[in-house]
Amino acid sequence: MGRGDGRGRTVSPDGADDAGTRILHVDMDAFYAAVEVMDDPSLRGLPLIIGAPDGRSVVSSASYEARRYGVRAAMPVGQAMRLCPSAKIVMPHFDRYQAVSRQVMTVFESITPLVEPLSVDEAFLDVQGVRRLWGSPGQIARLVRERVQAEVGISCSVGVAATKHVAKMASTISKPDGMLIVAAADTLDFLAPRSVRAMWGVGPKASDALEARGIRTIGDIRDSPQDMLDRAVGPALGARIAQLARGEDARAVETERVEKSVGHEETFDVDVTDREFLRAELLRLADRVAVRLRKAAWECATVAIKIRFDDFTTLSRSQTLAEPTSVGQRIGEAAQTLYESIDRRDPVRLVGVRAEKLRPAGGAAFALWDDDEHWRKVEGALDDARARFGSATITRARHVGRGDGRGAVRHPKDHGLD
DNA sequence: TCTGGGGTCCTGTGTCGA
DNA sequence: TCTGTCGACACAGGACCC
Repeated sequence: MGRGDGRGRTVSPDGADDAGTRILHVDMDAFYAAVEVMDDPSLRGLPLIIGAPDGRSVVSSASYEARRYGVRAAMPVGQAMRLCPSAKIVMPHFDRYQAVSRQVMTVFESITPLVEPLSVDEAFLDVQGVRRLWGSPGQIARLVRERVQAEVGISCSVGVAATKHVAKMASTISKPDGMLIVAAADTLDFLAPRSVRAMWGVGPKASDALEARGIRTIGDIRDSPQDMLDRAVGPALGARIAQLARGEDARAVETERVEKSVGHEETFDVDVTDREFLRAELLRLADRVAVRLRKAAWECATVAIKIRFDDFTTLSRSQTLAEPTSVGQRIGEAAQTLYESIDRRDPVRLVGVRAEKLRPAGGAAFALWDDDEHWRKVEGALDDARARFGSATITRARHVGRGDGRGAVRHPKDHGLD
């Protein structure tokens, strides 16, 4: 495993044992701040707060110099400025972060095809199949770090482990600019002393509920009866954390993701009571949602709205449409109808519109399969479909699912072609 | 101190049809 | 015909992640 390096992080020495590992979790260090420094080197070494300086914004990212003052992501910018008055506030440039993220992902994909982006600044890599090409997982982790630094110009931290969960915990501990290898045989010793809060999926509420029962470390979770965990955090999370605490995590690195919803929301500079204005905002947000749906060739079957009042209470309403749609006007009208069902007249600070239950556009009759194995299983059904519709109508939709294995069977009528 | 915006997943409750 | 049960589904709210 690793050792403390005197800077509050834990790093593995050269040649550390990586037996039984295959998963890398790569996490960019203070990514937004690093991109801003790369684009404007005069910012190097300064405490940086990435966020809009207006009244209601929160910190998107902060440089490590600012973090020393207690500045954290998601903190109101005003509070961050009080903690670190010398910090420089930098407006975020999300398009630029996306572009740099693509560069980084390209580096990953040149090393292994099994890359699962988790967000703009982190990804899982499965390197089991490329060991003959690049070496052991520990050697590949070093290669990743060197190449991201050399080819993109920013630093990253890497966790190497047998499972996703442990790899992610390891990269967090190794930050910034470090790497930590947890050999499979060391997994339980690595997990046992760590706080329950360090586990993926355990936030403030769940950790409070666990700690109220004296469960403070991952080792405590392992030693606790399942029914106690279930009572504390519910059966689903209870079962999951029990497995993770035992080092069990069978999740594979998934190279593609299916989006399940698309939404936009907006917090106003000043709370709003004008209902006509709010109706117009819902329509505008619905239009933005619809544009994204059409770009991706999706329709939504359900429309949901979110209203947050001045006291921060938040209501949501949703409605399943008679017909799926990607038309902004239809989504907007549904959003307005949902809004009219809310009687409360208090000032509103946020409205949001979300499209849910997404499906391929034009697909009145379609079927989806998760992977190649299932795809092959339905070959018989496909033959039937070909006989009914003609072979030209049988499509295996691209970008519809994980890998290229999720397909759709449609009739040309559904595309208005018949 | 005063809480963004993009999402996913889980839980509880109510409804409806077999 | 009436009633109870159960599963599926829709909906609302909330926790969590980056």
